[in-house]
Amino acid sequence: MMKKQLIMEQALELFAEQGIDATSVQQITDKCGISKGAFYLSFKSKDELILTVLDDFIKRFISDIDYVVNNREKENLLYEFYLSILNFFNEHSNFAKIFVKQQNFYISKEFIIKLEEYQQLFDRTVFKLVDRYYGDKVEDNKYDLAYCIQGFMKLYADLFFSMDIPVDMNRLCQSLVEKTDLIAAHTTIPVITKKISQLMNKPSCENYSKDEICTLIQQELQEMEESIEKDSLILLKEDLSNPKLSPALLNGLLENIRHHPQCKWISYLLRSYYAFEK
Amino acid sequence: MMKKQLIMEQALELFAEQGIDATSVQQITDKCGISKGAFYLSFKSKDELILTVLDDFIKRFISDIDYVVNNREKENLLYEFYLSILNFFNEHSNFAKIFVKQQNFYISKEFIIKLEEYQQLFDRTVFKLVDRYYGDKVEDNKYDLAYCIQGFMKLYADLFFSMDIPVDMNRLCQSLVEKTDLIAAHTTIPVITKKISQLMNKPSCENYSKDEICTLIQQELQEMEESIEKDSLILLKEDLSNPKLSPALLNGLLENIRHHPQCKWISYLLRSYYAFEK
DNA sequence: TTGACAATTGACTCAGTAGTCATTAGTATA
DNA sequence: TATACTAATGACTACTGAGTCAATTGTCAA
Repeated sequence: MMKKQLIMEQALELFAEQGIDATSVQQITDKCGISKGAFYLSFKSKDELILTVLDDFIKRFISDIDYVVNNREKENLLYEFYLSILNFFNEHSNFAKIFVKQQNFYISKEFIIKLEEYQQLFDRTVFKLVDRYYGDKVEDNKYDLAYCIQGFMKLYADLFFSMDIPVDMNRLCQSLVEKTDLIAAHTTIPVITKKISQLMNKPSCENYSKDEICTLIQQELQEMEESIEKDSLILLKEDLSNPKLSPALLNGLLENIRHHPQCKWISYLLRSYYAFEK
Repeated sequence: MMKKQLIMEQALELFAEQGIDATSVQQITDKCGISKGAFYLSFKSKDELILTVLDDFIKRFISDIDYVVNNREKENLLYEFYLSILNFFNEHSNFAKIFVKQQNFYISKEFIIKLEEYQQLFDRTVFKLVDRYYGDKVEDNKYDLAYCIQGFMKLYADLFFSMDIPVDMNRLCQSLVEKTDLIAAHTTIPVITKKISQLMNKPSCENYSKDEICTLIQQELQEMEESIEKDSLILLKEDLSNPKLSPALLNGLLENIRHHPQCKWISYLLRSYYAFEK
């Protein structure tokens, strides 16, 4: 509902400004113009709020970037990749501030695990990028390259929020592409080898199962209003348990829902699911 | 005294484990096996403790790295630079954990300013490195290169503490040198230009004056025991107000004190002072 | 208009924090 | 041993912030 959204927005702003731990529930409710009690009608605890806000954005982020990596033409793929990331950070700078400097606020064990899982999903996306864009041109240094790409992304994202500096986004992305190309083409001593890469991502996280995705869609449908998106989602759900539609139709349905904030994640999961099935 | 050192060490451990804000004075005193009152005999406040711990390490870090940049042969300079940094992080991994991910703990305005000043001093050291190692080979991309070097340093430092992964330090440094060389030699689109670099470091921080250094030495002398280091420091102080000694003698005295933890910073300040005078 | 129900409030509890200070323990000197 | 002094203690104060819940306000069908 509306109240929940309001709280999330205002909270995010305070989180980015002062840090998560330093922001009290009282401050959030004051900023929203509601009472403390009202807050606990929308969220069970402050922890749940934090988790919901971050989870929400991370899912949107991964979904968006993964879409770009899978669907843009190969020629400009790396450029488009950097551009989408930096645009996302720019548009959601409050989130980015918290996300990029994974600051040390207290978070529960379960959320740490969740974050690690997301990190792994994003790693996969970056690997896909490297495979599509560089193909056979990189081999041994593939893992090191992926690590560097994420490093560049974070390093130059700092420019937006640590300091407010006028950035020419086009030039920035071109520069990142140039740097990445250099490292891809000439690295002879990779640090992150395949072995080390595996060590880093200990618990190999599973793909979501068909049933899990169905459940998620079911939950989502209940909160949605009548729309093209909702109808598309219903069709997608039916086709999951009883496949009939052609790839083209499926793709169209996925396209329909991918801009809907709440559907982004489902769209991402489905795309991963179908890619895996093939 | 001993007690103060004990508190600083135990506190740093807890800070790295749980975060600074999440660590209470009670926890620290419990870990030290002393009472809460005893803590306040050594430090005026928790803030003072935090400040002292971080300040102490940052000074040691900058002093060490700056020494390497100024005194090692040019051939292996970049390699030695990365090696010293990563060794320092490795030896003081608790400090590094806090330092590299500049986490969002509450700190006073004055300390933020202090941190920015230190950042600037370190920037200077990196510029010196670039100048000495690459000389005229880099020009336009000098500032971008320095930014990347610091990025590489932080990115790969993560390997030590985010995850505990066996790292071949020699190979790692060679790899970083290779990457840096690539970017130095072939970058045509620098992001961080001279202009942007200046924007980033708004308040140009001054060198310490002769008098300030004298005062610092005076304070230090009172806490030191009789030793070669103390005698050297006395001689250096006399020579500051009344220069007599030859460069060779001065250099020898500076060498004498540079390994003493408490003198490192003074040694750094004096070296910067003399370099500036020339 | 009434009464039943839902939404909202904010004073309150409770746990945990930084910092204080009267009291005690320990030590060195005469 | 008596005395003077310092070092150390931990119960205490004052305060903050998360979460609760009895009381109040708002809504709407009858």
